[in-house]
Amino acid sequence: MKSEKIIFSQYLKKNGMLYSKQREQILDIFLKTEQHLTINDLYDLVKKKHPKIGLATIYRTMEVINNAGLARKVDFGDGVKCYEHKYKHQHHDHLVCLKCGRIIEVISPEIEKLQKKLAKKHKFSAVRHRMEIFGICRTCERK
Amino acid sequence: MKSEKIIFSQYLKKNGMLYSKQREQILDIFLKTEQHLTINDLYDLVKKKHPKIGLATIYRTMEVINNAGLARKVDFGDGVKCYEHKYKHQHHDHLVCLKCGRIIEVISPEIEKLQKKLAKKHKFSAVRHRMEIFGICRTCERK
DNA sequence: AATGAGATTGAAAATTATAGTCAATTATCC
DNA sequence: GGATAATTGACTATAATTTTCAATCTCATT
Repeated sequence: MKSEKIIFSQYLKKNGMLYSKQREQILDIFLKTEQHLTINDLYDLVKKKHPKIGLATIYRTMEVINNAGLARKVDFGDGVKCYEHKYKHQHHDHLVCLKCGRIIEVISPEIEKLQKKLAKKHKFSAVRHRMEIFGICRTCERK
Repeated sequence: MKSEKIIFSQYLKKNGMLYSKQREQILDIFLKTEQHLTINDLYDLVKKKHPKIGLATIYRTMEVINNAGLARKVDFGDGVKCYEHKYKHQHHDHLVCLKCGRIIEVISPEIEKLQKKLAKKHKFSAVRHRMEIFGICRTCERK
């Protein structure tokens, strides 16, 4: 399986884009942080190591990383947009705690199967889907 | 089953709010338009009949209608926020066409059941959920 | 390794969606 | 009908994101 950097550089080349220092630095930090990150989270992390990188570059680069298939933009309905890892990460859905904000990643092959069936029934050719369950997580429930 | 207007006026009274002319006019137009409406869609519709109503009032009133349980705010991931009807409307999920933007409302009791099971497995007490399948609708597929 | 065409960057300005302020107006209770 | 408090519309403010643009960088070609 190709490394993320190879994927990234191939994507850039294919689209006539350059492999800049900043793009590599941002990708590195995104890859090593296994969390749901907002643009500002990333900006803070990146600034620590590379203080000269501007916020606009983070926006632009995450868009590129997203298009290259290495990240996925998610929004849990409160308007807060995050990026999560995509490449080498199985598709998953989310349980979102309304109290503490914790996000639990879950997989249900049975649900996937039913989703495919549902799309078929409507002669709808599905590309991707998203599912979130909002509620109170185990930890918060006990309090 | 109570009418939407009764629900609305009871909600207002209970919360020490007034039943203003503008609130009623906006509710009327929202109720008679069975579509996913953005704030601006609504603003345009409302302005035709009541040109003096301001945009801020639409924002404020839709928030109230939402809190009263008559509307639900939805966002299909592209950052465009809409309101859809909620009261007297069964819970449903969405098929979203990436080409023409059409939204098909669907219901799958089997999926609902599995979602409940999934939450239970994680000792997560579910409050609500959302599911969307993105793809190409039947009409666009044929083109 | 130098060159040049075109892409990228950072900083600032522009844009967009939404929320807050406030004086004038309005709905409701008495 | 009059007092009181909520609401409105116009405007300003804020926040998130995008665009602009001159200076700088990347990379294929020499």
